[in-house]
Amino acid sequence: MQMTQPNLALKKKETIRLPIQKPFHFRCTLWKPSHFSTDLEQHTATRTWRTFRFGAELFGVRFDKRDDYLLLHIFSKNKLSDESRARLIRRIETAYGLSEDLSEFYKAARTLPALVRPIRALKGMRISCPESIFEIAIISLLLQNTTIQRSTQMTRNVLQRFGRSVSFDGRTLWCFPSPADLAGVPEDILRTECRLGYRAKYLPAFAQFFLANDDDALRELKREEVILTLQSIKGVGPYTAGVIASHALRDPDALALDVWNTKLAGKAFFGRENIKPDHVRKFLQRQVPGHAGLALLYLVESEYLKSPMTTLTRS
DNA sequence: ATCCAGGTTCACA
DNA sequence: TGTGAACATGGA
Repeated sequence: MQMTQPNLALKKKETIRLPIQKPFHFRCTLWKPSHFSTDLEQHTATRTWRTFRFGAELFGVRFDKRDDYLLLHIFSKNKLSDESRARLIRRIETAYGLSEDLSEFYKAARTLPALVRPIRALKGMRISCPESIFEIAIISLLLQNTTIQRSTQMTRNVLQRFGRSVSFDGRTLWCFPSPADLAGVPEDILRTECRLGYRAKYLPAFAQFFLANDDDALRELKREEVILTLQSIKGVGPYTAGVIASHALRDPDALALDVWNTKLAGKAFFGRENIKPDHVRKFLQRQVPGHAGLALLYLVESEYLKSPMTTLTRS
């Protein structure tokens, strides 16, 4: 089992410009008002710092807002090989949907009055998921049946115990542990040291699964097949699978309905809170076919923008 | 104290 | 297919 490692200093290696499809809402694409704080990333009004991991390779990236492109400063221990550079760029382009065209969604959403204001406020916002499937699965697991406060606390415990602390560009952030880092960890340690409660028994199985199933290989599979495969993992139900489908795999029609989203959607679309998740799903998939998940995303983020889960840092 | 939180599993109709 | 209890932990 891995012990806590000392902080790793990453050095600036490259500066890259990535093209973006406009309109592009920088702030609410790289930072989501509804996401809880993790110390995997940090944000100001016009910048984002974020860590990425590929196997044993760790990266820190600073994103700067520009009008016509995204400016990246890439930090790592070693010089980037062509392969690792390509992989990192591919991850970033996918994570933030840099080249996605949202015009079809905006057209389809005109049938929903409740979306007029959210779209006006957030035009150009994309789905964001810098996490790997393994990472987002764990984050979803830690959101299950508990308060955000405890999700935040459990995440911090896991990162402090098994993650890797890195410094770059004057920031110190955590890198997520790899499947290998968590695969051999006894359930008991996760209970007593990370305070994961009953979730402790699921996490080692997650790690085993993603140790055997590479992220890229999973993305090759057909969507329904991935979701079905993932749901066979104990601890992955409709919500977690929905998060993976809609965020990590960027299915614009997939929905992850938790009690909060469902309430919000109920109020916005039906004028009352006690609506069944399935009702919301069917309604949105009928109203904005092919874009149900995006519709929910715009509604939810515009609501959280009024009182974000995390505040932007000053500088 | 007692309840229950941004789900999921398992048992039993 | 559908419903309901149990699940760990910690804050209200």
